[in-house]
Amino acid sequence: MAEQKKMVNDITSMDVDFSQWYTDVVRKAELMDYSSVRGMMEIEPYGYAIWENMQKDMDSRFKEIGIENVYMPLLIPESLLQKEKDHVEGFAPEVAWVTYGGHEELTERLCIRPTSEVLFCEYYSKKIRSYRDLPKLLNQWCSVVRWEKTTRPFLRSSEFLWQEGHTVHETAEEAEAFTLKVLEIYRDFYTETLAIPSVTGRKTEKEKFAGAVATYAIEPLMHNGVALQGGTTHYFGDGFAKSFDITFTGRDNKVTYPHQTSWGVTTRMIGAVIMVHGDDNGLVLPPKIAPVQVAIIPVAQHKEGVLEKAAELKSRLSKEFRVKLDDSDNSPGWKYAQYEMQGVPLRIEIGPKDIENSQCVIVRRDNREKIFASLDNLEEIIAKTLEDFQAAIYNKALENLHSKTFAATSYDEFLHTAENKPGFIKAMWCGSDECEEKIKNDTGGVKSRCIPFEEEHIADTCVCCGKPAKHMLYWGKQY
RNA sequence: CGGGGCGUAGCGCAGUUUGGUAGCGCACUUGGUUUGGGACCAAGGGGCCGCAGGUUCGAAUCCUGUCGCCCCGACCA
Repeated sequence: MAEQKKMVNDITSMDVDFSQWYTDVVRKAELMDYSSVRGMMEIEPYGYAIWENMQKDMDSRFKEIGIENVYMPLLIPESLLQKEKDHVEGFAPEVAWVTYGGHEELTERLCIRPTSEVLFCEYYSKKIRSYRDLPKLLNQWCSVVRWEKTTRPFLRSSEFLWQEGHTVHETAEEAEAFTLKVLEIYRDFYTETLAIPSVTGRKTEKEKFAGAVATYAIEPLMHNGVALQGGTTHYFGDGFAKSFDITFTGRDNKVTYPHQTSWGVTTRMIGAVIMVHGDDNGLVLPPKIAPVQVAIIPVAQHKEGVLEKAAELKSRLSKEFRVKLDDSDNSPGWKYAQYEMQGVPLRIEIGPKDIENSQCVIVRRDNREKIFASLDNLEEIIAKTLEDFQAAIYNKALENLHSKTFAATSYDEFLHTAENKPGFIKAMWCGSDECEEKIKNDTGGVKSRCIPFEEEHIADTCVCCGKPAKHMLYWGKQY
């Protein structure tokens, strides 16, 4: 794909400063603003509309497999949080506490949920009696608070929106299978809806969730070669059930501990979309989640009949697509720039000349290709173009993933790649925490991403210590 | 928590070295001309110069203290 001329000067070029580029895009696309609380952001209408589209798609996928939505409280009593030891230790450093109610100091402080495992567990301990009550498949859409030290819009904020699913199953096998089933939903959502390819697999012991037996993750790679943990699913075994006294009478009439899972994706996905698809002119949105799929821009709109025709087009196309007509006083050039920054997939220009010829001009956001389209079968052309668009940005992202994935068989090669080539490194690993720790320290932050489901055998020994290898790992720097 | 930087109009900044009563660009308001890649002209509105104290005839500017934010490192969806 040919390099595009940069049309917008308010956005720092990616190659100059990727971080600044990200911040510029987030702000110029009007996705969020900073609030007066450090690390907490105001999600603006356009940003929230993207989230709503993600939610809608994902929620229907959950419901298809029998998951129901609920809502649990915002606050967790300290005593409840402390019931599972690993879990509380994992989250303690980043929870916020409520200590006063009105003017009264509380007898027990309440934490603002950083995640709701314990609340679901408390609920489940009351509701589950028999194997007939299982499985329980619940999810909630809410926000959680984690007191982060460094924050970035959508990637790491002190409060973020997410969905958290919590399920309870009769057997370990069923629970573990469910964990993978949800991971597959995430993978498919990233691929089909967000047009983002990824690597999926299991996290190492060191990287897994606090309190989990196993954690699985989806790991997309950003344009600059930095990974982002895009979603996780956790298998808990019966550890939480034991801590929270969740039991049921089994088919054999014995009291049994059930097996649990939890899983979540967050508004971080918006950050992923920005950093995978965006370019120097701003955001590029996958058509399936774009709040506006087609922006209609009248040209010479003061002239007789132009606005009327544009409005007619809008009401006609709105039957099939998400359409916005911009009839404001801004110049057409200003509007082009505006909708490019906001990542609107297609814009339609319609002016006196077009009307005369019964046509309009469609311009693609991803490659700026111009299509002169007859008004007769416009719906067809737009539908086809949006489909092509979705596929094109996926392929571009896939190409980026492939071109930034490297293999290393010796430690020197590993260090050299980590230093010089941003991206994933595939390498063998002995299974020890020590080697993970050493690699992280030697490289300034390269961590294990996941053990992929289909491991390649690229060497016999651990890339770090030289002992016999147990697994192939994906490694990389992460946000 | 360590290192660096910054607080002046809604936003981005200049002015601080050498003290003299507040300025630029964008945005905003009104009117007019424009309109196929961020239009132009004219007229306007908007500031306890982060906060507190001090020095001085006089402080955005000098001194002391304080609060906040951003960036880079260790921890995290």
